[in-house]
Amino acid sequence: MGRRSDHSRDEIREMAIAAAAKHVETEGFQSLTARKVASSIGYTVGTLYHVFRNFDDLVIHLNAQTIDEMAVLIQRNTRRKRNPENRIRAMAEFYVKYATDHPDRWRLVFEHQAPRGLPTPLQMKERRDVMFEMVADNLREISPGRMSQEVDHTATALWSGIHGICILALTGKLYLGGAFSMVKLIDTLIDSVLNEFRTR
Amino acid sequence: MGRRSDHSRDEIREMAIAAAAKHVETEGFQSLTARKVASSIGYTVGTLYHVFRNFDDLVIHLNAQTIDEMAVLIQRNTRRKRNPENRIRAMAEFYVKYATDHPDRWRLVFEHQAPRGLPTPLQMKERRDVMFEMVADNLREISPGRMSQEVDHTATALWSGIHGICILALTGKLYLGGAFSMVKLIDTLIDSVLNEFRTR
DNA sequence: ACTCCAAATTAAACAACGTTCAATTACTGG
DNA sequence: CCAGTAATTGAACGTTGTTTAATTTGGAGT
Repeated sequence: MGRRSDHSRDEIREMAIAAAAKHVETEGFQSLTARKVASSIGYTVGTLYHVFRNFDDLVIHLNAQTIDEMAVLIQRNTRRKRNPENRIRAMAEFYVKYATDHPDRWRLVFEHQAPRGLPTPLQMKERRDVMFEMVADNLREISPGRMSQEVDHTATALWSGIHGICILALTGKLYLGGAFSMVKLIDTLIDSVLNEFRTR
Repeated sequence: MGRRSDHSRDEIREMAIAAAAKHVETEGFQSLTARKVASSIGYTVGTLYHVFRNFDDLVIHLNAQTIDEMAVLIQRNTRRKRNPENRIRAMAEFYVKYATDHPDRWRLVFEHQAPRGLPTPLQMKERRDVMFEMVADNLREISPGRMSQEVDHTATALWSGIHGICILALTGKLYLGGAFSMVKLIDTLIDSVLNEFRTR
């Protein structure tokens, strides 16, 4: 197997994903380009296409890594909490923290459209669902007798709502003036949904 | 003023926006192109740039029209309701209806990024805030004594949450199987937030 | 009616994009 | 040491947004 440099295919993949991540964080995801990624790791576009099927393929791998990083941050900062309600609150807190600390990485996860024909890799859907499952687990701990369907339903509604606040705030489409803040808005949502969940 | 055809600048603008709307609805917003819009109204790209500053400028005008259409639909179907709570429920119902009936028009409103340097026209922010203000008005009617800030806060949290469910569902990033449905998820959110709002 | 000016419209060009592919380079097994 | 295979490149293709010089046109002024 004659390879020209010291980098294996997998190494090049990782280098490319890392370079793409750095570019997205510093320059924004709108200006991410195959040629820029390639040249920033010292290769040519052709090599990138020798290692990824598509440009979308590269983005998908970057997004998978983004979700993993976010999940690690959240899990690290929620494990220590003993109260399931506080765990949900901490989850939301660090979800917002990641989103505001890495706005373009986070937005790319949700605004990238996988090409129509090709199937979305199962990885992505599974990775995204991790968050919903974590919320559901904590809801189950709050009231163990509940039907699984109802728990999943509440978890989905709550987390989607939190996500909505995040995305509107991050894209500047939310009026955040005066006493408003993402954290307070999210607290209101959590208070409301958890109260409803407990008392019904 | 020597003009070559029978179309004034404003007519061309309207024709272009209408053509862009049609393309977005039938082919999706990802494939919208300046040249396609131009040729579908019988002109060349140059003419489009003689009438719009940017391609983004065209998109912004299309988005303004989209929001207006949606606002008309919602207002027409909520006016008759006497109960402010039912009015909010109807608002959400027809927000979802518009979003699912015109998914690409709707997504373009929220996924289009206005260019960094140029200022977002005030129109857009004002138009988007109409929805929040309608919710707030109805909340005020539910409990008239509340402080305006608290009302706006609750309206923002509720409507952002509804928006989050919409966008995750429409982009296929939400598990909607079994007994799940956008309508039920949104009902849960409305129930929760309105209960919290009333009893606090 | 003729001229001429200013506005409208076009065609062509530009750089950059994703993508493909033939040609070239470098390594490794025999 | 040679040959074959894999990695890498460079150039090309079509398309994108955007700009500009060149054309065409209709109406105002005489």
